[in-house]
Amino acid sequence: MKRLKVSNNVIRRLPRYLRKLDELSAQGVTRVSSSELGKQLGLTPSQIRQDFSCFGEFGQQGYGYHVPSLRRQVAAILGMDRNYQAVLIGVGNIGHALIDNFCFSDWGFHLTAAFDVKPEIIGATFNKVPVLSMEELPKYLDEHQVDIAVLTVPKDAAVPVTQILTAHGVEAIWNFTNVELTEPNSSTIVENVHFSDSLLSLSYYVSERQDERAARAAREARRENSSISNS
Amino acid sequence: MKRLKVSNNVIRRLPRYLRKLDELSAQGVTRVSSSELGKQLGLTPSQIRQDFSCFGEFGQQGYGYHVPSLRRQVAAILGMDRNYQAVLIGVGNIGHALIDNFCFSDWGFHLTAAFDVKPEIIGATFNKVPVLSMEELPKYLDEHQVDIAVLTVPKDAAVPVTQILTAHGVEAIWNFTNVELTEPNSSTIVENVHFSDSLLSLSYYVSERQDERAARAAREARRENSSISNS
DNA sequence: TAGATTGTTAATCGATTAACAATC
DNA sequence: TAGATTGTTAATCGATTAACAATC
Repeated sequence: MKRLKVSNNVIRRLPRYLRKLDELSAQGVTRVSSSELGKQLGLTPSQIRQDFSCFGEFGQQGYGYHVPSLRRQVAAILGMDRNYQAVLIGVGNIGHALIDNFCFSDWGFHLTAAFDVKPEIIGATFNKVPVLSMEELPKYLDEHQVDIAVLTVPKDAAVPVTQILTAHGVEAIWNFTNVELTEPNSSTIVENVHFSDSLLSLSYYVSERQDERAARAAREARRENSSISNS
Repeated sequence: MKRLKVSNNVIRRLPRYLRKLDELSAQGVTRVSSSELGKQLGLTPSQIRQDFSCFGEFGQQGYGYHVPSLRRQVAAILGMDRNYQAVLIGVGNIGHALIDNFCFSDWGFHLTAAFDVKPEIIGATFNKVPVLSMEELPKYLDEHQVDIAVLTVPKDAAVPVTQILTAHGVEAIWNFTNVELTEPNSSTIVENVHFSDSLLSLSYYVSERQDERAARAAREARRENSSISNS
């Protein structure tokens, strides 16, 4: 597979393509053109063709794209068929929710174990995932292939746990703590899920709309006023 | 406050600025220059000054920025002092985790109520937030100011619940379902938290590194080989 | 064959970076 | 005052869009 100078923006669009292709599949659609896909995703046909062309030639002139095979290609690009092994650290509310509800296998991942410090849940099994003691973590990492760690520990534990993970060969972290783990000289791949960043963006957009509305109302009030004084 | 043609990229950086400023405050730092801030966030000083200049003049020549007042400005830009009212729909695992652990008030939000269909939790109160019946939702929305809805319902309920919300004046949704709610003609503001998109991006980066490593190994093996045949 | 639609090259647009006068 | 650092204008870079020959 081609894999050259792919921009971050392209990479962030790939999962959206995947989701849309799954949706089309579910509707029984087997064929789609870049212009139809663009319309449904709010992107231009050009952009969609450019994006795919980073990785190869998946379409056919005069026909478009075959939904199932394009889906397979996108899944392969994302690494969904590489059977990555994951562990989860910190079985609090969010950790527990992920174990129970997030279907790792749908995305090509296998969650093999969870770790926590609370004695009352160590030894338990949630959704077929065993909860082990944090003390066993280094040994576990040494003895098993672990490709990514899901980090759902409390704030203060984020950095020390990350040190254990990287010291024992984990190179990728899916970070749910609100702590910025990305260190300048580290080679660890960190993907952040910052709830608060997301909420604050939403807050910005809501505020922007409020302000626009207020500005419009003020303009209209002024116009109203002047038309009264003119009459 | 100025608010002109602000690009999406800028808006997404604002919460990061806020987080870094809070960190500096906690360390007792009261003064910071754009170059120091840039170094710590992996951005250029130019970009940081450009970003802030969208909203006003917050610094001082020869000095830099006063951390507490810049923090206040960024918070105001994000709308954190507008006291937005929120409700949460769907008290499953993720919804419950958010109610218990996500500190809405830290970000200027007030979570006033949660809604669910499960009789066994209706009437309960989690972390001071009452759980009401889904049937009460329309009436509640009519009688209270609700600025945003946190959507943590199962997949199938996402669209019908969204229709109730928009029909009763909710204009912004923080969407935790894996369903694309953004409709072309809708004016609702939707902010998505797509766990799977995030995980798949991570998966891409891990795959990319794997591939690079394999390519390097292959190159070295070839070189090794040729040097043997040359000796 | 004619119509449709791709992959790719060129043109445009927007975002980031650099430079610098203003000034604390 | 001299040094530091801003806010802003201009230059550069990269990403998106448009155009079109190739071809199913």
